[in-house]
Amino acid sequence: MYICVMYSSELIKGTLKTIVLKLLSETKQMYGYEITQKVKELTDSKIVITEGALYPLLHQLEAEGIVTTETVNIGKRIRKYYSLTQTGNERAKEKIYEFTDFINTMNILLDLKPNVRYV
Amino acid sequence: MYICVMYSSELIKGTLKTIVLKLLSETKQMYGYEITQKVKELTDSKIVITEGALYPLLHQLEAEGIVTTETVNIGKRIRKYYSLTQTGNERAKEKIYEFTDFINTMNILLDLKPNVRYV
DNA sequence: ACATTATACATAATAATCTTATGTATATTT
DNA sequence: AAATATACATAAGATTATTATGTATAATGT
Repeated sequence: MYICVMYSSELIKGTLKTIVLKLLSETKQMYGYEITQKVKELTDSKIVITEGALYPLLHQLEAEGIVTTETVNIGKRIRKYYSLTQTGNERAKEKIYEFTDFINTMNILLDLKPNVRYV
Repeated sequence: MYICVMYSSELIKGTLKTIVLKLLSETKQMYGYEITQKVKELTDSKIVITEGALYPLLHQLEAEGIVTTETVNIGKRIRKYYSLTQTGNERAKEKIYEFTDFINTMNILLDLKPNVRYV
């Protein structure tokens, strides 16, 4: 899923969907490459999404009706924009909430404080 | 790795090693079944470790010199105690620190505040 | 006394998810 | 002109967990 400079890959597995849904819930429309760059930028290259992980996920999300796509021509290149459906918006909220709760549980397990609030 | 009542399994993948190392760094000696019960108790059954995930991991950790074992007879049953080696202790600290840092990165990505401190 | 649940280990088949590699092609920067 | 960045896609292989199965003893409930 990622080439991780900083984190062992095993640690980050399973968070890609949450990350993508979160970004799409903030920025109505994004294309794949843009998502990889945004994550890299926001995490200071600590999390780098690979295409081999991202594109199959995006296709899966589309097949599940969580996102819709719009293909745009940029010069002679194509760009495929993804945006959340209504179902996708709900899914995004659920996923983010779930992750927040998970962090809190892990904080208890690992004695880390304080807990994260869902804002 | 887990039967998760609460979290989607994908989310939790990769945290088992961190959890096990943390528990072992606090409670010098633990046996497999004990670890499963402790995690269940501490997380209110939100994370339930399955044996199919735990035992192979413990064997792997032993093969890597991160833990040593001591088999004890309890009546006619056996109990296999695991404890961290010196290398294991360092590994545990690393893993916990890595996870803390990971949570902070994810908080930035997901706009969750405040960040977790490593204590 | 008998059945069920809990304790306690272990492994193998399958599934899910990610990494790595590969492929194609255009645009921009050095 | 070459190298890097943009932009998509997929397939082989690795990793890690789930589910199922197996063995066996101890304790509890009825």
